[in-house]
Amino acid sequence: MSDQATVTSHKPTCPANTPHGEAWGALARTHAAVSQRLQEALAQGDFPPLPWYEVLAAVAEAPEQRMRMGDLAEALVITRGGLTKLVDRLVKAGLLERTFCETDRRVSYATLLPAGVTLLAEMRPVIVGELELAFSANLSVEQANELRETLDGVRANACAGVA
Amino acid sequence: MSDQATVTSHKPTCPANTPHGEAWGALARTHAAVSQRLQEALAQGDFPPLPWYEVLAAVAEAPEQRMRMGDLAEALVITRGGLTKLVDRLVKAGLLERTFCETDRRVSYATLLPAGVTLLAEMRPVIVGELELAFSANLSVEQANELRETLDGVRANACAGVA
DNA sequence: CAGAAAAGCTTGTAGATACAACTATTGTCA
DNA sequence: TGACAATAGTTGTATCTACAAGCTTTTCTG
Repeated sequence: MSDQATVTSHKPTCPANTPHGEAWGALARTHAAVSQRLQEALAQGDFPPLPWYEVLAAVAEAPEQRMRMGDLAEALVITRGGLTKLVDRLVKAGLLERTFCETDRRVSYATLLPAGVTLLAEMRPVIVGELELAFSANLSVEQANELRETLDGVRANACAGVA
Repeated sequence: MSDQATVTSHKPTCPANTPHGEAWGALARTHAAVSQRLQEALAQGDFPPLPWYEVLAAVAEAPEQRMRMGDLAEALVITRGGLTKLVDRLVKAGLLERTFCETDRRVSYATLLPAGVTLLAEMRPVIVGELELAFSANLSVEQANELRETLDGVRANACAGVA
């Protein structure tokens, strides 16, 4: 029958009884909910999982459509080891290619292939459409920008604390 | 040596070149960054991983300090199957106990044990402290509340689209 | 009041992620 | 220059999560 995980989540949990704690709770749950929604939409169209899209989107925007592995891991906020294997899969799928640096033979690039460009073009409307559905009902363009700035500030701070 | 993943992330990726897309990107990266920060703080104090805290915190707030498995899964935005195994681990650690419902023998509760209360009390300051560091520099209490409301709106919307 | 459908939870299995250890290249400085 | 440290990636292993199927109990319906 497999009902299982028909994405929902209403009841608020409480990671900490403070305003900032509540904000974090909302952030975590919203991320999970939207993320699931995107993954479902992709699965429905027989598209690869969300992380693949994130890789392709990141690389596509980089100069010459390639990125150093380390920078890519940093951009996606995942570990280097994890990225190696993730890129392995995209390479195996013919979407990416590993290229190397002439001046520093330690670094390797993840480089976008034509098939990757094509797939990205197909996936983007799905993602954008879902995001519009989730966000635009509640947020004007200006509010979205405010939200982005607020979140970026928090993130910068979180990173600073570690570095 | 193990450098690996010294939490950072600056370069913005772009899941979609639209304001809502940018907002989502910021949301995803901020979640990842803060999440990592919390996990590091917990690991540093020899505490269990973040999901354990989330379970304990959720159950601790429920009436009689117990929750139905299904509700708990929904609150944490994870699958029922995943929760079963997560709770298994907490039970094995003596923090939680499975209790059963007299009136409906299908349901089982995750019930907090004294050891769970104690551990939660020890973990909470760590979490709250980290969150204050990450959020309070950028957000007043009012702004935090606004952020929470904004995010809750988006989440409700995302869930609505699925249900 | 049967029999079918739904609800609630668990289990088996596969895939993906993190963590730590390892190799190879580059940079530093005495 | 030569040894030591730092940087960039990869690999091996263990853990965790999702997905799908399964079992039991409850509810619905003719």
